[in-house]
Amino acid sequence: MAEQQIPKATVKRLPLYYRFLQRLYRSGRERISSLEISEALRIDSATIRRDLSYLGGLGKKGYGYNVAHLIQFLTHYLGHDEVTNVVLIGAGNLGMALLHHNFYMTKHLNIFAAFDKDEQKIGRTVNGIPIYAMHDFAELVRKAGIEVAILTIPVASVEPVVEQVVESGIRGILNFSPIRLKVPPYVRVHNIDVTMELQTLIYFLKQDAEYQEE
Amino acid sequence: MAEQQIPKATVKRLPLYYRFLQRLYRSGRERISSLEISEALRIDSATIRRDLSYLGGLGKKGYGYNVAHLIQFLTHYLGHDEVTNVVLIGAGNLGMALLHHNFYMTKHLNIFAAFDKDEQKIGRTVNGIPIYAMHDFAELVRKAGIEVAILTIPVASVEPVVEQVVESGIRGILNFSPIRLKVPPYVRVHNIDVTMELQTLIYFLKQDAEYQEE
DNA sequence: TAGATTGTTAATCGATTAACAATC
DNA sequence: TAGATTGTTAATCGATTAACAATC
Repeated sequence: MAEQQIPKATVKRLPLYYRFLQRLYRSGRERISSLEISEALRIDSATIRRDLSYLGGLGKKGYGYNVAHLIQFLTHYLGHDEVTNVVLIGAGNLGMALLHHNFYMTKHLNIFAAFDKDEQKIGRTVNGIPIYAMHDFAELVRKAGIEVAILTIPVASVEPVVEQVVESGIRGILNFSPIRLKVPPYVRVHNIDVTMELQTLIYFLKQDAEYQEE
Repeated sequence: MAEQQIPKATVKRLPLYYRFLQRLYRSGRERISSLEISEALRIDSATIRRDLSYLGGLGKKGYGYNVAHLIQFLTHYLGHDEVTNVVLIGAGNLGMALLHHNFYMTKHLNIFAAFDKDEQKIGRTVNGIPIYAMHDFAELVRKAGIEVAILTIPVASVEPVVEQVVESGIRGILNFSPIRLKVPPYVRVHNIDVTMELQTLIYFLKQDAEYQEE
């Protein structure tokens, strides 16, 4: 790990580029310029060139980027050439929605197992994914080498569950609960908070409206 | 609108402060310092003081912030003192999850109606929320004065639906589809892309691991 | 008064964008 | 060769943080 450390902002955009390029590739496109990507994705072309240049000399002056070549590079770079198994905790409404979906657009992501405390659900499968009791969590995670858990449980149950998750050796949590998880520093948490996103959107709309008026 | 324009980064944190303060208030707390908020929320205390100072002189030197007073201010500032009605389009798994939830923790947000194309679902209600056909969309939106739509439909149906949504006069869209919506500049779109969030989380984990090794 | 804590100035950091020499 | 387009330098912007005078 010598050169390493690509800016966070860039990392967040890479999957966007990846997705766009795949669409492009399917449409039979051979080459693309940063300006064209820029127009499609509404990201400044200089930003795109800079982002891609962090990864190495992927473009050719006067030509642009070769679509197939760029996809190949990103696939490997983002680790999309191997399947990452994750687990889901909490098979309620939202959990079920994710189980049914199971990232079907994205072959390299897979929900390996789900967990719930409802006796009715334990032992069944949803979309081919088995539902277990939390009792079996640590063992399954260890055996299957799982590193990431998706958390879709009610706020009330979060604390004890997170403790169990952390103890099991999980290193990343995608958290849908609207509370800050108590985890040691080596565990990464990504929060998806629909309520907050909606509030923020509404706030900006109000601001727009006020700006109009004045 | 004179002073206006609070930084985006600040706006995103305000709901976080709000939520924390409410919890504090319920626990009977009367005052709080930026340092204490900082520790609870893991945000630099200077950032918190700066954020709050944008809103006006809400604190007292040597004392900190009065919890009740701060909540009162934020409630009004964020518009939490009146209900914002939104609509949801696409009553599939994810849509159903949101309908069942309906922001029950947040009294000022309400899903007013849902829309779907499935004849089986049209006419029924979920968690008290009626499901209509898209045919009725524009009229309902206009009559109820709705400004925000939550989009939880499959990628394939996005394009025509978005057209309809835009025509209806909706000004904000909370979009769960993993594609860029084609909307005029006066319509705000917030994207929530679970797949991308998960990919980014996994990428950072890999980076952490490599950093460990070296 | 002595101690605590804000609000803000100045420094720093990270990200975006303009502009253009290099070069395919 | 002429035209196109990268990769990068320099400028700019927005956000964070350190530090401290003001003051409750």
